[in-house]
Amino acid sequence: MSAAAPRLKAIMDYLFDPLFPAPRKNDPAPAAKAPHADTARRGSSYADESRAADLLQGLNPQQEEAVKHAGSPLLIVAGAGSGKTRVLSHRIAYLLATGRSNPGQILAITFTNKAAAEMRERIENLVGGVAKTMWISTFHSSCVRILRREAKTVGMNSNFSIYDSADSLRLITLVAKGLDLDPKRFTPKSIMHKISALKNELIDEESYAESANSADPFESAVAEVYKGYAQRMRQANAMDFDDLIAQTVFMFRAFPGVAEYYRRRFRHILVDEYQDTNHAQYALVRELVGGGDDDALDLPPAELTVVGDSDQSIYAFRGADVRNINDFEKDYPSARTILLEQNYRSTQTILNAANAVISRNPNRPEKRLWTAEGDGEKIIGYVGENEHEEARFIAEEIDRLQDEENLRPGDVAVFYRTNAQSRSLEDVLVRVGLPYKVVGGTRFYERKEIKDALAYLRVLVNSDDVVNLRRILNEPKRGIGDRAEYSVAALAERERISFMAALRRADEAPGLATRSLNAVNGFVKLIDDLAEVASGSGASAALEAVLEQTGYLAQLRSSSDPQDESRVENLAELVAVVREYERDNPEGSLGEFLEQVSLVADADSIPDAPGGSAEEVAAAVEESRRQGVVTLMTLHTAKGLEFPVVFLTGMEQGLFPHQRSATDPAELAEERRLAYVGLTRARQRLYLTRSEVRSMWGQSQYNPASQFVGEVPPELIEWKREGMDRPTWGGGGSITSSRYGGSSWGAGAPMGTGGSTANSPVAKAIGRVQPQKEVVSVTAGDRVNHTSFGSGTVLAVEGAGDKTVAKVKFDVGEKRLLLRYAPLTKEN
DNA sequence: GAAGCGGTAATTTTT
DNA sequence: TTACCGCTTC
Repeated sequence: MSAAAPRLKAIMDYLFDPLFPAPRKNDPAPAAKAPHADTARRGSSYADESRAADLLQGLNPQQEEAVKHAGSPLLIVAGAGSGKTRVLSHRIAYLLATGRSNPGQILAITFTNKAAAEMRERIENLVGGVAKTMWISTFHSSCVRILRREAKTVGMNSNFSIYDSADSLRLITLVAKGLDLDPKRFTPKSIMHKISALKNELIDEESYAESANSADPFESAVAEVYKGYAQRMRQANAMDFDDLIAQTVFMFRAFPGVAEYYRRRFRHILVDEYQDTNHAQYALVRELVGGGDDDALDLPPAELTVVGDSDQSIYAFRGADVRNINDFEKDYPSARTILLEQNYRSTQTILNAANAVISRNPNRPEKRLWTAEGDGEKIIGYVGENEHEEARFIAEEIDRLQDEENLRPGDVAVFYRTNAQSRSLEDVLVRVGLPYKVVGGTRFYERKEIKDALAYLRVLVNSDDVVNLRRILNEPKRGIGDRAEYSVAALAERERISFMAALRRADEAPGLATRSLNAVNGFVKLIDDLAEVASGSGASAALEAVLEQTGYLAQLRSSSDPQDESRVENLAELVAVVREYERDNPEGSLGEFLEQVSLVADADSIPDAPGGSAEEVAAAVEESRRQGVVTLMTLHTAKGLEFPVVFLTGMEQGLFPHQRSATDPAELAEERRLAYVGLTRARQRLYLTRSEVRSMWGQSQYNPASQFVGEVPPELIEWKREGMDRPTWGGGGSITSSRYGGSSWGAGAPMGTGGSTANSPVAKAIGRVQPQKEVVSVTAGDRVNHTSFGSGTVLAVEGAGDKTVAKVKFDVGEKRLLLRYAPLTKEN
């Protein structure tokens, strides 16, 4: 179906091999590569002195040190584009070549499957087939592997289901409902986030119940739900993503013998993207490294190598804790730190801009990227009157680059802060006929029809899996509604049996209508039949049986909704994925297939469905290159990629940095790191664009320049068009952009007086921007009243004008309210 | 039991 | 403006 491995390899080689400073100036062809020492030799026995020496060839002094270092823990601070993957893979090969390790003793951990695949590929090129015996995998799959092996130890069955966050949310909603919690006061989402955060902090449901502040209604609600959720997860024989890590750590702590087994096994542990680790992952690494007092005396700690860049930490909102990397030397006092500052990707101009911006972050270890490749072109700045104008400029510029500079659309990436921004860009690209591809958005495996189909398969493998069982109970519709479902749930509760068992005894369910009973019996029969197919035939047969016998496909086929057409195609795709899996893993079971899918299957299984997972991104990016189409994506998904030409769009205060980071210095710092990530993606040419007026939420919105633009030294930017950016506007009242006009940013903000005649789009927008109805003006500390939340206290006010958002603490919890809309009144 | 309205809210997302 | 969720109505 897809040219799996070769294509992945091509992506990897191209995207991630900036280490050979291949001539770039006159050679924009992306695939150009220097002769590759890596492939020169392979398969020789591990200990080999001349082989070891070869591995140091072509490294810069810092890289060489990082490869050679032995003994104490090692922190490699790898700036953007400084060749960390090369260093890491050479280091591993070097460990083998010098005889300091054998392959089975190596554990290399990454965050994404893509990174793991890439690392494996690189190492295989260096050492050959023995790479297959190493553990090179993500945090999550390493833990799954350990947990499946030790499942009995944690009191689980080794066929446990893995719940993604949508599954978790369903279960949490169920539990919260069961506890009669008001979903308005405490949204299941917020409870889920809190529980996830607790797991990341390794706080289990029992310790939280003890430590939670019982006077705080939210905390006590979470404590209750957490307990119920954990219990239901055990009953369902399921683990969520956070559990995979946390439970492994808990198990190591509770069973020192188990921990010791893995410590003896893994003598070299290497962790990539260390700045993105959360506390649980940090603890997991510590447990694996060992060296604590409890350890067997004959077992010295494993050799630990971590690689990362605190300036590229952009996932704090998901629990990543930069302190893990910043405090590495404190945690491991004998640690050695090596800085990789030489960049093999971008021009010095781009690096200077990135250095200047990131240096504004407080408490940051000093680091300056440099390149031997020269200054290159100036950064180009552009300010559109509105977002269409901005997009039009981008499209024209791409055209021009194609004609005048021999750059293809496939060399170009357009980044934005929020997904919603892609729309106006797409509009224009479609209109001018420039082919493009949006990377990200809804992932293949998160689509409803795919989740439904997989839910059936999960239930066939693990019938205790209530969440998936209840998901498919009435999908497609078969006349088992809420009433019937609750009646069966009640029976399960009363008899203390599983939900599936209760379905089988539905005739005992209290108050179940005959019609519903028939429907339930039909469902049970259906599942039994399908289970038979699943156990007798292979995974693809099971899937096809599911799609046909449930009537799922038939329902979609008979629909007139064009969306359903693509759903059928997606399901066909899924069938193809399963078939391919069976072909590649003749021994593989349905359960194993499901596991691979849970931890997000590899890119090559989904050829033309660009999604959000790393592999899908890589596949989509490669697709874009081949087709020569422009790539559109958020700044977050851009991390780890590089492009000859990069447009950073929507460089507006309130959008980027985002509104919500306005009141919190830590969040602003994270936004700045995001800017740094964006800037350092560009190899040759970088554009910074923004729009003066942007439609948001159906209204036109005036946006001043992003402070990050002002933080780039002005001499690096050549403005093709500057905007008007003045603190106040004559006529329609004041616009509070002055808030941003302060000293925190330099002269970079383009100022000027535009011809704002009454009919210009800007003037029109301004008219709309000033709401007739007066916006309640509040400041932190004010008491306010909300029509549905009651009275509360203003904690903070963010933004300005009609974008003002107040953070208010109500009895029901904290809310963010857009003053323009919120039914708020001030209490006196 | 399923479709249709009205109120509410509105980043980023490796696994 | 759009998207989603819960309640109401058929």
